[in-house]
Amino acid sequence: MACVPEEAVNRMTRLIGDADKAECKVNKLRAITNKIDEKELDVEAEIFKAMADPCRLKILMLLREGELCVCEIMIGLERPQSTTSYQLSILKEAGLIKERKDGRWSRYRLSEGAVIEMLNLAKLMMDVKI
Amino acid sequence: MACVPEEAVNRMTRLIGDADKAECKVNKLRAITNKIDEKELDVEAEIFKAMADPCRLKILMLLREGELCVCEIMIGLERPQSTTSYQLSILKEAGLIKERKDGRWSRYRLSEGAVIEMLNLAKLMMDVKI
DNA sequence: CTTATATATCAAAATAGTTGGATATGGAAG
DNA sequence: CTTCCATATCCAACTATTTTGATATATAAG
Repeated sequence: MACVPEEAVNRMTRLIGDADKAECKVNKLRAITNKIDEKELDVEAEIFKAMADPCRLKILMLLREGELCVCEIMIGLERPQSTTSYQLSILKEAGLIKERKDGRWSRYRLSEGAVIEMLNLAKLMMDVKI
Repeated sequence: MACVPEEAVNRMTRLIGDADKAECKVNKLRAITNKIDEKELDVEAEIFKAMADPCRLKILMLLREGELCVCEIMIGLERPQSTTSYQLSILKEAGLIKERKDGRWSRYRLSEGAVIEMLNLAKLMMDVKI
């Protein structure tokens, strides 16, 4: 059942008693989500999605050591070339890595900015969890 | 084609010329990935995976305002109850949120720690990208 | 121009994640 | 014990992602 506002107000009224306060609370909750820009949300989700894969995390960790070309990365990953290329394209699309063409090689490096901090935070959270 | 070490060394030799240096470089790359604990990698990927969905990001943003029960979250999200519950279970499993049972209500809040910084970093990266 | 090599792209199969209605569970109130 | 309500779980349809061999593209060298 979709959550139409009327239902929401009824539900909230049962939860907190007073109907006026309930409507106010519903509006407040809706306001929080309504002011969120869906486009920005998608871009943020895309960034997390790109990091949400063990294979791609490995690539990012390899690139912490410096710029590498595809064949070096595939050696580090122990994956076929097509897989490596595909994963790199996801990371690039999300803005996490940058590409530099150099003759027949494509050299990849971490983007400037928050990628490394992100990895560090995840490690922190992982340590808390384990 | 799987990337067996011999192939890797040949490939690397073509890349940098000297066969001994090539083997050394292959070993260095392999060493970086071999010392990565696959289990930790999976946990980190799970954390990013949990954040890699617009609907779940919305939940996290709602919870920045404070503790909420499921029915409040579903009102904010404008999604059915089963969906809301499912998404909350993913976030909880990843350790991003905590649950507190209170009578027939389940109240959820952000975990202490790095969740908010993570959201802030993503926003930063998103801003750079757009 | 031909060949070799590095990388990207394609296509199809396999796998994984999401959604929401239906149903189960469990607490609170009567 | 029965009823009501909040939440969780189940299930099946749907959608998205991943994988990899095969193929295309592009650059460099002969």
